[in-house]
Amino acid sequence: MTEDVSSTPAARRRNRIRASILEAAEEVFATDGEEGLSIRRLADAIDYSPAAIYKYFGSKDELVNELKEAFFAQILEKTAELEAHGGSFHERARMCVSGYINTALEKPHHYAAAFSGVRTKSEAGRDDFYADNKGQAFLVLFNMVKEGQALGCIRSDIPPMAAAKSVWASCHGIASLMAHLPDFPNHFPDDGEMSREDFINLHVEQIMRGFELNSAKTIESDRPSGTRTKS
Amino acid sequence: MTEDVSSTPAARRRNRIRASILEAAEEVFATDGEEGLSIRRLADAIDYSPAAIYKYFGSKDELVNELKEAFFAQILEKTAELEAHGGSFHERARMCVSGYINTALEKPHHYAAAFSGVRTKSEAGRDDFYADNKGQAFLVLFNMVKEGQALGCIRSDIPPMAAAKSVWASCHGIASLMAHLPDFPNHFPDDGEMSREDFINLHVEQIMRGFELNSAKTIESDRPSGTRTKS
DNA sequence: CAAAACTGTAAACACCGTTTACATAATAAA
DNA sequence: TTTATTATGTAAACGGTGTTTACAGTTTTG
Repeated sequence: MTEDVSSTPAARRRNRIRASILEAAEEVFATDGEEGLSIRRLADAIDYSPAAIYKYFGSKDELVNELKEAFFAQILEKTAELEAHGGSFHERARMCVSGYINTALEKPHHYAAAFSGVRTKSEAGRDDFYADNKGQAFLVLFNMVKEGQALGCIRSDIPPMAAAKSVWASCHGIASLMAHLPDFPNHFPDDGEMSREDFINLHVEQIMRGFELNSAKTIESDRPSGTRTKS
Repeated sequence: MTEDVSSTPAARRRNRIRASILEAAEEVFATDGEEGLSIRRLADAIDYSPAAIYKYFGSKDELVNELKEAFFAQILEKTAELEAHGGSFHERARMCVSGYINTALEKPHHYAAAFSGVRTKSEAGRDDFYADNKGQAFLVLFNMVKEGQALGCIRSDIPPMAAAKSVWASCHGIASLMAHLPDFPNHFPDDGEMSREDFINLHVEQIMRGFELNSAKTIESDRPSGTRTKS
């Protein structure tokens, strides 16, 4: 978006090249994912030697992380935009949640890669989770929950942070499955032939129902209360 | 579990070696994940040459898939066991759902690897999704939903297949996040310090609430009906 | 102008999954 | 039993990966 306005021409040239590397990498990544993107292939695409890339990026991970960050900036932008949109709280909440899912699915390889593998446990408690765009996007959800509770639109007997994380988990679940399986939820003919759009709406509706105000009791009156499931 | 009872001694010896390879691979995989498991390292661990492994497995992917399959056999076994357990429908449903999550989290590397990357779109419509243990485990969930609707314990205005997939997505979401982030939902000191167990229970409760019978209307009476979210 | 900093490269290092050619051992067929 | 066949294991190589090093050329700076 923002054009390149650096102090010295040399710095501008450097930023231009850096951006062109990212651009070429973005294209390969979006098509073939992280394992399809190799430094050599990338170097070949931009007519540089493989070693040259290391003048602009410390490692492949650093380069790929920039791609992921840029992608979550898109998600953040979309969700923040939908949160500020007009309409009732429930309309905005639904839009916000389905917006996260739909934007995530615009680049399946990006989204899948962002949650792949097992992260090493953060050593100090102070991890910079809210520093990146992923954390910021979550905060949009969190604020939505807090607002809904303050307005009295949704139930308030759930800690807002935990509630937001539960919502996030449900959103991530459908996004992750759809990114991983290109034809989910229709990987079988006799499934009922539901479109992705309809299924997302159904899923979002299920999430919203978890926040309905009057806790309608089901037939059986067993609530888990503080009972701990023996592990 | 089942001991090695093959026809000929040579076949038994072969199966024994094959199993020992899988055993060594399982250990490395559980500790360091898929990228930490290399054929050379594996060969070194069992005192064989790297090429020898290809006499027992067609490729690394084939070997790793067996590890994943064995893991989802565990998940299937656990969920099926909990489904058959006593108690009310809601108790069993809760146990079944949280059982999936908890068992998935016993081997984070396995679970994360099973849903990593972007699968190529299945060419023929007839994909063997229900053939593997992953599909079988989903069918447990599906049957649970069908049973609940038949018993009148949960709402019936949702197609059972879609409902089961929504539940699965929510379960997968929390399992995926927890497998990926070893200290989710507590990656920040001021989060409220909720234990994983408590958070799982909260999440499961939210999922269950999506199936409550009397659809309590929220303050605003905007239901999405057939309104399509413009993409 | 000289010195320091930057940009790019070829070659190498240490890995990776996999294949090939070739021995050796075990089994099956004559 | 002897021969033929199959199975098991290996060393070496092929093509690939991310990354580093040593070095040349250029550019900026003091």
